[in-house]
Amino acid sequence: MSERDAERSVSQTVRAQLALRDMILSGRLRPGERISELQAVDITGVSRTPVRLALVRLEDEGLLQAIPSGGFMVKAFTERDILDSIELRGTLEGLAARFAAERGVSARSLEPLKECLADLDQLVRQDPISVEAFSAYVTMNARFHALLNELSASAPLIREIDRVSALPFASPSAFVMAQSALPEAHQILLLGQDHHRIVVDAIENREGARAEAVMREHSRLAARNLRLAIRNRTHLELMPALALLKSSAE
Amino acid sequence: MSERDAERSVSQTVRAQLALRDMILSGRLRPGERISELQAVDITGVSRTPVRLALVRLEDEGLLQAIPSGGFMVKAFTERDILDSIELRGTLEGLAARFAAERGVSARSLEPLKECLADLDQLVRQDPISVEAFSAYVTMNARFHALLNELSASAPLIREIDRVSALPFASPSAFVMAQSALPEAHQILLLGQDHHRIVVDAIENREGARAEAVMREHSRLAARNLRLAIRNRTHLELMPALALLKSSAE
DNA sequence: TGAGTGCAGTATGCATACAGGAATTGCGAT
DNA sequence: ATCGCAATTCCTGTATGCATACTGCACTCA
Repeated sequence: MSERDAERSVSQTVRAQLALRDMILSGRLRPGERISELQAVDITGVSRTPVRLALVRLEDEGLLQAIPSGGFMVKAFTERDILDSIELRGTLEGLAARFAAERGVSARSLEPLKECLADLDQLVRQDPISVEAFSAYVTMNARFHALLNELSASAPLIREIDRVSALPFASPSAFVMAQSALPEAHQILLLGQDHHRIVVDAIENREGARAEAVMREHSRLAARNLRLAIRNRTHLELMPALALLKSSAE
Repeated sequence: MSERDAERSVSQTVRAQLALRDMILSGRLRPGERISELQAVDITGVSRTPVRLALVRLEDEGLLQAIPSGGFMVKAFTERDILDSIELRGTLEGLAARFAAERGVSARSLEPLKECLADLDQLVRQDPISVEAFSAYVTMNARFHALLNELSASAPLIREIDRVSALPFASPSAFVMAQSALPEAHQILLLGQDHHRIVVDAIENREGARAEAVMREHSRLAARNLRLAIRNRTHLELMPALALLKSSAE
């Protein structure tokens, strides 16, 4: 009953969007493959109108690409695209950190961020780190980044960061789980956490350039994780986003 | 006849999108105002389905805002939002210039950019500059920025730049025309052109940091123009984008 | 007089029917 | 056997009808 309610509580459009996104990210729809509206209707079980809206939204999200003659296909990404998207996110988060530092934030509004930082500290202090702790880290890490972005107090910037982070391989937590399978795991986590500490410190002391630089560097940890994981061929199933890779080297 | 053909050649959705965008930018639809689908149907003359698609696309473009209970309203921007969007564009264009510089571009692919630079030189050499020349400058300037962005050879980055520049007040040429009415006009144009020259030089010499920094600074000319024009209350009609300002101080 | 409730008008979300067009397939001719 | 043309089939774009949810206003009761 509650399931039926939950099904009814969201619009058909959103439901279709979720279902299609899941199909794409899980690799059941391959990059370059055309998605016909009727096919999408079969998959999602809703009619063409909301399906169409969902397709437009997914295009805009960057998962689909419009075909000139009409319709959509699953977008394919190169490894370079992914690395660029990560650098892009780092640049935007760097800008957010700089805004926060230069414009100044009240001690009051910095409080949640510091709490989050302390929670993360608790998690990374473990050695070895349990899988549950990794999972908790992903959640807390996402929260840290969200709080940080909000400190920029810039709606247009936050909007763009959210947009870029929506790409499954560009989000701050995209490759953290993959990282859990690497031997370097703990060390990388500690480095990332040090970045977190530095950016908070920089914002507090209104060091804009430092805040910006460290967030840029921070994003490059994700790039590092990605390269390591691909090279090691370890636990590719922990990175569903890679289903979108062009000549999928799975 | 050709007009009718032109009308038929584009989809109803696109036509509706253009008509609505025009209404918004011209200020005939005021910020905060709700746009009902039926109203949009009256305005555009197409049926509700394409109108709906157009509204979704405009939301995504940033001109409209979804109302939680359904429907859309015209988005309102603060002066801060506009300045942040300009800084955002500068940051992204800076990243593009850095990519171009660091990764290196062939002499062959740098050629069109240099030609464009020379054309712009021709235009700014005039003193005083005719209105026609200003208009030509806007076109050529847009071309210069587009070519520059392409040199980054990064599809994800170009995508984001295009997206940010789609906001009427964030595009590289947004306030150039307004600038034409300012006494400082010529000087600012010369400064901008010098930035153009420097970025080409930096890319050629693979000076990534310099290329990035100058493009960031370049965008701040737009911010300067905006502030000047608003303060002087001069030719606000040359900046249709300002119709979106929150407490419109017209 | 103010607040709350009920009703009516209206807007949105969804489904489906229809028309125009693109791509593919099959057939025929060279 | 291959190439070209034509026909068919499927797909997208558009319009419209219907149901539901929301909003605003008026009336009533405290």
